[in-house]
Amino acid sequence: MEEIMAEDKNVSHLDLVRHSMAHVMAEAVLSFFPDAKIAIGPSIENGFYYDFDLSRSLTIEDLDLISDKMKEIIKEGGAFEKKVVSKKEASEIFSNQPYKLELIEALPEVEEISIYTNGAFTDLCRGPHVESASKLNPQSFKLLSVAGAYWRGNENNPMLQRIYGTAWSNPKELRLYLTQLEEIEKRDHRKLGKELDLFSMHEEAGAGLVYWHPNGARIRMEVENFWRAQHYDNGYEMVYTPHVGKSWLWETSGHLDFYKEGMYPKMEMDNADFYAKPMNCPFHIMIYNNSKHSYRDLPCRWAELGTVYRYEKAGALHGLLRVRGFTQDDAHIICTPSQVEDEIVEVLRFSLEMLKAFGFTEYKAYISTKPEKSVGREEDWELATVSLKKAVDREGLEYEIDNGGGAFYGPKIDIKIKDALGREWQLSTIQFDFNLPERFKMAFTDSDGVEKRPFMIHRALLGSIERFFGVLIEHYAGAFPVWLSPEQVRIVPVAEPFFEYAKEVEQLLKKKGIRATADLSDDRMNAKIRVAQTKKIPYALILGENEKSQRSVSMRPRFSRENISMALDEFVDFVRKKVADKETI
RNA sequence: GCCCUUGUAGCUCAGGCGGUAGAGCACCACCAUGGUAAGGUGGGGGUCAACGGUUCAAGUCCGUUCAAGGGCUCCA
Repeated sequence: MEEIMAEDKNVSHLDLVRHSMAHVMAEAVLSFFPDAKIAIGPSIENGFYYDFDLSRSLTIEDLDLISDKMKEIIKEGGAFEKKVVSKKEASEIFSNQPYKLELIEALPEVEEISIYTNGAFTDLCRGPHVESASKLNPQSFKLLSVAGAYWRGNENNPMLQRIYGTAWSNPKELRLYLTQLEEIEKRDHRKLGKELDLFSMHEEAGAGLVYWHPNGARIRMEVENFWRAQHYDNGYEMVYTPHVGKSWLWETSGHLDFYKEGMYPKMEMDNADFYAKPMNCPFHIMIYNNSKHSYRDLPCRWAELGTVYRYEKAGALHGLLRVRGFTQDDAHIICTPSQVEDEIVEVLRFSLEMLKAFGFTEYKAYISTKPEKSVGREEDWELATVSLKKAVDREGLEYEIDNGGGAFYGPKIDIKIKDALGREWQLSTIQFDFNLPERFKMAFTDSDGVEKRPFMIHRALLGSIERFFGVLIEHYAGAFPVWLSPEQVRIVPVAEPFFEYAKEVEQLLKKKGIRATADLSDDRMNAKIRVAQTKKIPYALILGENEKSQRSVSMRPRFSRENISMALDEFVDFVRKKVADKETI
């Protein structure tokens, strides 16, 4: 407990430092741009920012100058002096600062308004700050970037210039953070995607559309095969549905009313309008509604790796993480009210099992409950929400509740995982839908002979295959576990006389289902080993006279300088076990 | 969609004040090559993102478009 307190205290001290840094930065900027209009400058995770309205655009060089000026200000070590003023006084002080005036206007009449002065700079601010600039360390901050940001985050407001900085208690922490940034850059899936020849995007063929290269496709196939096998094992059936549907479908589902801006525009054919699907649900419902259902048939659990297309704003696209065409690992569970609870418990358990198989072991759940505007019966919401909470409790997951944060059609659980760098990613989502069953008039005949509306649960475990792939690449830094590696074994003959043995080993491994390639190029063996290492291939097999005569291999794992000799058969078993166990290496 | 930055060979990049392109890696050829992270020599490859403009002359200056990056916004 004490430790946690100490940590909290540390964090809040850092907040003071960061917030104070923002003030120092504003003072520095004002010294270069006396006419600058200042907006807001809070502390944020890892640092701080301040928004400015300036006469010209800032450049990277400006950041250096501003940074130097900040160091001067810190060295002067002026105190942060607080003063309480009336609203009227505040308005006078900031009479030529329109953004500040807007903030002051918005303050309630009774509240006392505090202003802080440091050196030549006075800011409207709730505080608190460090006592004086001398408490700041000129060596433990760094200005990182300049970006556009709307005043108050509203796109109808003027665009301001935001300077981002990072600040820490001491230079060592700063260095640690900067090193971490470098590590994140090294793992960037866009960079690794190129280096390992996994996927590409093509501006001339459309932004946000992914091309899976043979190496990436190998990984995807493994993921999908595993996914299908797991679903059959867990009581799901697979379905396949079309990629386009007539407007009737989207009018009935309501998508044309409330999701049109997220859809690709219509295609006209035979006097009808067709749309590429942004979601799979209506199609699965078509299958359900194809026949009458008894309560005895339920639950239906229908899964599909369904490829959908959604319009994302150009500026929102980001590598594999936000694209315009992607494949959801989708499924819909259609069940009776009495089955809801068990289904939710089961789907959550299944979800965690799936994530675990890919090396994710830390999860956090986010439950979103009924918003003000919603459809569906009160008791259905209640049952659904209680089921979600019970399931989370049963799994012992840490969770947060976003009261009123659900979609209008039903409550949901989102699961976020932590990757190898401790970053959170949202993957799984489990959502109730009280809207579509109603719109499509879905029904089942209950034991009392009465037709009733079934519950529908929409869920994706990996989210989208593209996004999941991006997260996997970064999680493993491109060094995939053996079962996922596009190439599992690279065979390196010591010299040409051993090419025959190398080919023989390659054939044998392939027959055993191991993805192996013999490197028969005319490079020297040193170069071949290097290539195997840089491609992050799990194992390199060095084959020479010793190995040939004994039918053995000399195995060199990636990122290792040591080699292990073993019989060829032994190596086959070794790799097959790694694959079967889904071991990292 | 908005603000800023960027776009030169498959990849990573160089090309002071305009005078129609370079390096390393990769690729191809030849030579060399027997033990754990790059052997040597030579060669091919670019309408300098696209389109339009200024100019005797544009990779270089201007405009538009597309794409990428950093953010904002949005996110059934």
